[in-house]
Amino acid sequence: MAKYRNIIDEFTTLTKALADGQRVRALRYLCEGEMCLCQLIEMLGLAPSTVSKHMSILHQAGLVESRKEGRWIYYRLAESGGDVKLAGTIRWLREYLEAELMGEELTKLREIRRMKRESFCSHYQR
Amino acid sequence: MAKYRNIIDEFTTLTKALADGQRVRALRYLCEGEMCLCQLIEMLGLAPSTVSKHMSILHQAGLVESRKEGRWIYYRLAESGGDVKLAGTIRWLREYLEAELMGEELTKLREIRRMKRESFCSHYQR
DNA sequence: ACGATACTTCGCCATATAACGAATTATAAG
DNA sequence: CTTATAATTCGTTATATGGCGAAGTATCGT
Repeated sequence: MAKYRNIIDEFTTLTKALADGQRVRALRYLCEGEMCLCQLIEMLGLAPSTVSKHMSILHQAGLVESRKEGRWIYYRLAESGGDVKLAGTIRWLREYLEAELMGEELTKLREIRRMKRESFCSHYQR
Repeated sequence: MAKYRNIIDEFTTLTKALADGQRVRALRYLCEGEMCLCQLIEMLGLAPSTVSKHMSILHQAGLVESRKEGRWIYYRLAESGGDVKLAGTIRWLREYLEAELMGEELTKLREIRRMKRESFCSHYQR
């Protein structure tokens, strides 16, 4: 996570990142484990460029980490030690959201997460 | 706190309320105890109508409570039991912000908080 | 080398939000 | 009753943000 001049800037970088429903949906999915961008695109039902921007905002805020594997970029909730305050934020986030995933949305998430890249990623252009 | 259709709406009502530097400054001041609106106006250096709107947003999100005493409305961080998730949010908020108040800003806050309404409130119109 | 796939960057547009001042309401003081 | 103070509501304006598609970059498969 970047350095900030003061605690307010640092804090509002986090809260602004969390102040959008689509980004929160993405984070809730990531509570279940890492996902590549095209899986998130499918779950969110938004344009690739939009989801990419959302994930970039979450990444800049330090809330998610990513790894590249071939053509795919996998995102996961940030876990890496170091920052105590960030860790507290992620804990709060998980406690708030984790229990409440259900219905069709959960079914779809499981389905998409089960599919490997070979069988899934290829039909997301709309 | 109001009822929400789903957890995402509930959560983003909180995070949107927290996604503004001036509102976070106000909350940080309230970590030190209750304050009336005109004290917050003085600390924030914004127009009365603007601060009133900010406090109304924080109140709607359930983050602050208020009590009326004569002409004054006193705001405080929400403490009232009941909602476990809200309590967790306030705890997270306090842990994040509480330690970091210092310098001129702290001096000014103490000064304003020490003044009673008789001696203070009367010169905030600008 | 070439085309396809995964993702990012950019520019545009629509909507949301923060700020102010003017007008209004409520309470206290003279 | 009239004036002053504390706070709210409303209308306006400037800026921020979320959405998209088009174009660009990177990597893989053939």
